Amino acid sequence: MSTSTNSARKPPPLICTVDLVLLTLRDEQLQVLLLKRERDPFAGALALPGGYVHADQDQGCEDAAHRVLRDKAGLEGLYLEQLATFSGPGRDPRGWSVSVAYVALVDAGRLARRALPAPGCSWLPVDRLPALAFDHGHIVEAAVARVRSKSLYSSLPAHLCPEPFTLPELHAVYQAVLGESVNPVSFRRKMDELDILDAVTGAKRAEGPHRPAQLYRLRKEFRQRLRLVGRGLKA
Amino acid sequence: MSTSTNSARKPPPLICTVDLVLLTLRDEQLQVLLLKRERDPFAGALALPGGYVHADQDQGCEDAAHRVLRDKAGLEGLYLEQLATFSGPGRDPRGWSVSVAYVALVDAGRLARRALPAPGCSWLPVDRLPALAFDHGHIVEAAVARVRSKSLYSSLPAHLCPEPFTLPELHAVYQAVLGESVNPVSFRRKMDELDILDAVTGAKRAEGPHRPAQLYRLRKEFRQRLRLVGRGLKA
DNA sequence: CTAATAGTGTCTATAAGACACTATTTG
DNA sequence: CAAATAGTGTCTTATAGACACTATTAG
Repeated sequence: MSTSTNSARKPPPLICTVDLVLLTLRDEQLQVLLLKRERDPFAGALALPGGYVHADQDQGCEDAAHRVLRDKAGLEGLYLEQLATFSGPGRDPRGWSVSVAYVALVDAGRLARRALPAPGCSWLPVDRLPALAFDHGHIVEAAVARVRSKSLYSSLPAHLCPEPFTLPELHAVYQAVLGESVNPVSFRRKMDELDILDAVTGAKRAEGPHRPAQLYRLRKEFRQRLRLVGRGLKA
Repeated sequence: MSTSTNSARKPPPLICTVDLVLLTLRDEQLQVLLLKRERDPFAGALALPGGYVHADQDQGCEDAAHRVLRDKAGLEGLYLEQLATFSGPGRDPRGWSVSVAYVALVDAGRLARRALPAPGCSWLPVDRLPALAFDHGHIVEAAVARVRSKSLYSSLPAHLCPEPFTLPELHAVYQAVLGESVNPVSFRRKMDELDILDAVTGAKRAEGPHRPAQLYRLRKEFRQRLRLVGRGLKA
């Protein structure tokens, strides 16, 4: 195992983790799951759920991310996508670290039905966060930017909407994620173009006295992935 | 340093590297820099330039990527962006590995002026690659998809065009990267909208007997980053 | 003058936004 | 019937593509 160039020398020990930005929509706001840290570094501060990659059991960082979701949030089968990798000597006081960050989405209905809310874990609106542990504030920022940007031209917000849902409900979800109103006609056209919905036979009754809205579910093919279109709702 | 939960146990040793997809445009084709591996694993096969992250000198994986570019390709100050992170037990036979992949762009003129082409390094068209070492074939695929997609709505291809350049030359670069013709009027409008070019006083003479084209350079602000617009040239 | 490419003016096509209209429910 | 929201038809507006036109050079 001799090395002939400096770039082939034994790697120094690195901290390698995954961190999860688990987002949901509550009170018409994007909210992120945060855990209160019990140990140093940053004991007492809020941090993203995360954990070491387990070389003995994970088939990749995405596996580790799913494991963290299961162990720390009790959730499985969520939409998950890699966000970016954050690294450097300063982000974790224990040493040079690499964190592969993922974004996961869960609808509020599923959260309500879930077994354990778990102690020390809390949902906070992404636009009014306190200082977080490590560089997790920046990671959340990047995640929210990604989610908002993709919401303009993809089926992403559907993963935040409890099923079955009506088009007006999904419309409201898009608006809440984007933080601005979306033209209802353009919205319906975009949903048509995306072609991600299955109509459920039977209409949902609205609260007041008026025409009920058709119920839909996400087509199976798009439960774990997005449908993208070339052009979005706005620029 | 005792651990109270399984997720806080000492991390197992991981191989953590950066890999670079360095792209250029030659013969109207996107080409990628590949190095012939001298050592196992995959001795003799072509691989992306890469290297271990050096915790003692790198301020982050991006630093390591710049270092690899400098040491293995003799290039500095290129446009560089993080692509994605690839990981798992199978991609490197030496063990569970994490590779943070970056895309870098260099114009062919700069390559021609560069000191060393270096032995064992070659440029190959991305659309006709042999089997590569590790999962580098997939990494190149992802990089090319990213570059083509971003070329529709950003200044990215300008980094592949030797300066100073004319608009027809830049137009040709966009077309070569996208692999399809681009409406010339739309192209000029998009360049106007991007607002990334400085006209150089003095016109370039074309080969044949005809009106010479205005020369441009990339504005300084956009040498190391992209300008994005809301909507692109096509869907 | 012609030939050739650079660059523009403007019409057409497409897709998003605006807005009015119809549809369906409860009371 | 009125009231309220669901859903559609269609006009307007914005922007990309098509195409013809002018501009500028060499010979």
